Amino acid sequence: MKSKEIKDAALKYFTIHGYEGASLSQIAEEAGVKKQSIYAHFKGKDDLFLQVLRDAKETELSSKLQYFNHVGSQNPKEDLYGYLRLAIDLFQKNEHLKFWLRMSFFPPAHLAKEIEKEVIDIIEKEQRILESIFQTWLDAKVIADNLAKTLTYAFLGVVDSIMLELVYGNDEKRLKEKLEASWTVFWRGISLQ
Amino acid sequence: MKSKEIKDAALKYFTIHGYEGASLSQIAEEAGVKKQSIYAHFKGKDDLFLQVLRDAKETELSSKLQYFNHVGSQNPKEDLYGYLRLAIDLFQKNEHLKFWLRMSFFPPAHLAKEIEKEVIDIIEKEQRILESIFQTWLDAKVIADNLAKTLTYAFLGVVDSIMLELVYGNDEKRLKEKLEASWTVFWRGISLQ
DNA sequence: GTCTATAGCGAGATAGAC
DNA sequence: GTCTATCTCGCTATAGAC
Repeated sequence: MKSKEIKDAALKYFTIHGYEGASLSQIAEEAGVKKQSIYAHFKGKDDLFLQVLRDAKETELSSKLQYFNHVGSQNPKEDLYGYLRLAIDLFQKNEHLKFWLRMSFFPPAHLAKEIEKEVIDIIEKEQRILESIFQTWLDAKVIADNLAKTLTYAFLGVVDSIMLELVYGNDEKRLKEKLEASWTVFWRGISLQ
Repeated sequence: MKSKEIKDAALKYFTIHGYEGASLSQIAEEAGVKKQSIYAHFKGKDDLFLQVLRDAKETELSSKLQYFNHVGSQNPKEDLYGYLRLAIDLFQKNEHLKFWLRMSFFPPAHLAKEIEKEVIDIIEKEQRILESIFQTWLDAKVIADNLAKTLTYAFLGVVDSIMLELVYGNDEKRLKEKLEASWTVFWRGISLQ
């Protein structure tokens, strides 16, 4: 059963070279099979790609859901900061998140519609979790009295900026400094005075 | 002289499909020439790509430099917010910025080193401008007394998050809301209390 | 399910007439 | 500088033996 090896290799090369730039022969070689054997497991390149995409989505989503189920939302500051660290961890530990980001931003044109559906689904789920968390804190007057949506968007902006720095990915020191800077200003910006 | 038409078409297809996904025959058709004619103007696909890259860099850099030469740095709040609006404008008016972002994040592997040099150059220039502006304001005690670098990184984080929302690019309303949220929290976070 | 063999296509690139 | 014609290569995908 070489199915997992093929998907792992596909994830790697789709991430590095994009859909069009990755070839089935590269993927097969990395997986230790002949390229024609791929067709015993997948209908074709599109099918392989979409299965890898769904795995990546599943991995990302479950990691994030697990995080918020685990933390008790008792310490807002620590929990939110921990979420940023989690995102950095996920990115650096396995390739799923980098693959996911690449395909979210620049999907292969002929699969754009299908990919967009998955992307919107995950974005909405993340947003809803954060909104409910911010709402809880608003009710408890822990942070500045404002709309949960504004806080969510501002925080998602911090998440995005960290993601982007990870994608650039050539400077650990700069990543750390940008994280600290964004986080410091964000927390100051939402705190009660 | 079809050179400009070829570069315009190349910019378009490199942006939509990436380096590997864009074909010279598509580009030639869009430019109104046969694909073999491209070789009268460019040594090959790499050469065409790198010339388009340098044009895009030039366009982006000069727009941003011009902005900060134009505004007098008398009104920090308005000037910084204007910079965010400028980035949105640049992105929506022409394709250079989207092309630039795609190639910054996910360069074709065999040209990654050359592209990275250009990317770092532009990032450092933008950063230096912002740092000097924040320093001027720090000296004038207009904003919270802190290091110019922290403020610059936090602001660049806001810029990045807006860029990323533009790249996703399917929701004008969401873009506006994220801009307002990030900007509101950022400004509150750096203001004197 | 994995292999060998091969089809069919489109890619980037070159040669040479005009 | 633009064209027609052509080369070579690597790609996705299929057929059929084991």
